Amino acid sequence: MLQAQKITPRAKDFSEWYNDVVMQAELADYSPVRGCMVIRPHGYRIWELMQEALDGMFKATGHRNAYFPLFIPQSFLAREAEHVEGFAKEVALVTHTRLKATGKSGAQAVTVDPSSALEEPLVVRPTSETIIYAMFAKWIQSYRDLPLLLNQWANVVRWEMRTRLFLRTTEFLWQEGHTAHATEAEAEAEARRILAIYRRFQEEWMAMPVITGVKTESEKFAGALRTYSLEALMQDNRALQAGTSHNLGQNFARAFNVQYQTAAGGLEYVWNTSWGVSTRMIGGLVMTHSDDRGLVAPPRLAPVQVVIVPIWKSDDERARVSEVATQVARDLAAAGVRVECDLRDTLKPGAKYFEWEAKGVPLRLEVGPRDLAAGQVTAARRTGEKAPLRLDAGLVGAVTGALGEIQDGLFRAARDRREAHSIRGVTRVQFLEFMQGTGGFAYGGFCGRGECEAQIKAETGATVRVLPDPEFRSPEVPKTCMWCEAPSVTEAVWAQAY
RNA sequence: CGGGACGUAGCGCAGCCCGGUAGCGCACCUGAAUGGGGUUCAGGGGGUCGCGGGUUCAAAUCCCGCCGUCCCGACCA
Repeated sequence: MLQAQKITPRAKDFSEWYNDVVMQAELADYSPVRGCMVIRPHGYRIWELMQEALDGMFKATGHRNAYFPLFIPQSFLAREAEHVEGFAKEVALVTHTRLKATGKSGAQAVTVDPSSALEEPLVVRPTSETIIYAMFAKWIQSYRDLPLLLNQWANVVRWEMRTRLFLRTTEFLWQEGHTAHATEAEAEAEARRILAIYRRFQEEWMAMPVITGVKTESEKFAGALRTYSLEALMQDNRALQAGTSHNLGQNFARAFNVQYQTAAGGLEYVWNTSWGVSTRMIGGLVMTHSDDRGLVAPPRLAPVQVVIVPIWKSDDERARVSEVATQVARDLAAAGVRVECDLRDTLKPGAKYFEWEAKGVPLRLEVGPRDLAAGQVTAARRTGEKAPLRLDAGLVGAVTGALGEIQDGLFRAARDRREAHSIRGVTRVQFLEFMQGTGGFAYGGFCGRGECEAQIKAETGATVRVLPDPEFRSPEVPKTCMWCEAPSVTEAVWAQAY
């Protein structure tokens, strides 16, 4: 367990540590509205970089962006039975359109105008399947209109009981892809294609290793045929669902009458997929890499990749050092490096180090009189190492090389940590011991029965994260359920989750 | 909605038991010195002590009511 020391003195456990990192890095803050989050510029920049990378991958696979309304008629949500059951308990409703003055003061100064009640309440979207497939029904007539591959960057609202910055807030930002296909096989391939894109993004950009697989009945998306998920292990050994991709089958097509005419002339329902990742990934990024000094941002998603901190005493030194620092910053920026030159004279260098470390900057270049005399800058990595870099030879290359190494190192460290906290082929006794102890990913045989899942959850708090894809499966899949010892139908990965 | 705790400066808290001028740390402002890992010193600003009522000469403190927040559970990207 991590212990924040200097971040703030009050941090005691992982949750507080996490909160401190988010606040000290200036990623986000609580808003006056309960359960809602303000994303500050530094945090929002990470989201922009995430958007840029993902959006490029979606477009490269033929997807296009569109935008659908925030408000969904209540009746739309009700059309798909499982879907409404899944979301009914956590929606915000718009029921009126006007307030009126009461003549009183303070909070009672206005009240709802009862004459403005809507005939049908509007749901603030918790997800957009219903409104999007209502439109798909208008747009899709023929097999020639398929596949329809859309994505939306949007905010959604889910009225959760308990919230936490980035991980679970009442309103959050995400992307939701929605596609329609002529065949089940195409829809399945699409759901899988997106899962692979998500995995690539999370591993190569976020340096966050994930295991992929399919969700059990009890954990799948409300209204889906099948849900695929990516699961990452945080530093407190709890799992984070980092994204999902659903094969919706024809459930929504039937509910919204999305039909197309085949080449042969018949009328068929389309096959849908939907998939999404959210600002929750920023929380995952924090909980995967950061330490007691604050955020550790993987270089590919770091808002500031390199910070230059000049060091001086006299005005003369200040002039010389600033000139070199500024020139280095210019060279790096020209090479596409996101660089910041901290010329402030209100802070001592040490204070600047702490500030930029808390904000996660992967590489700091210190430029002082001693460095100039030696024709070098001192490069300090956020991950700890310090080394001089020559000013006259290949500085830019050395910096970009270091950023690459940091990116790779973060991924390897996270993967090693995950593997160190995974056990395979567990027995019931080992499982109980594991979950009561440090926790992590427990791989074991699973009979597939919901009763076992429910019992395990009640006794240990652990849930099936995924039935893992072949590349994550143990070499020998256990023959019996680790809990009830009935024949195993598959291997499952259990963990306590966020 | 069930169980527990807490509301005092922007943030974190002490003071409450035992009523008597509202405090500490951080942050903020001014000035000087300092400057290779959170600088130091001096000065300064900032509060209807969650809200309402009661007891009292006197309430942050005691009593009653309300409101709010957080934590644990159920729900969850």
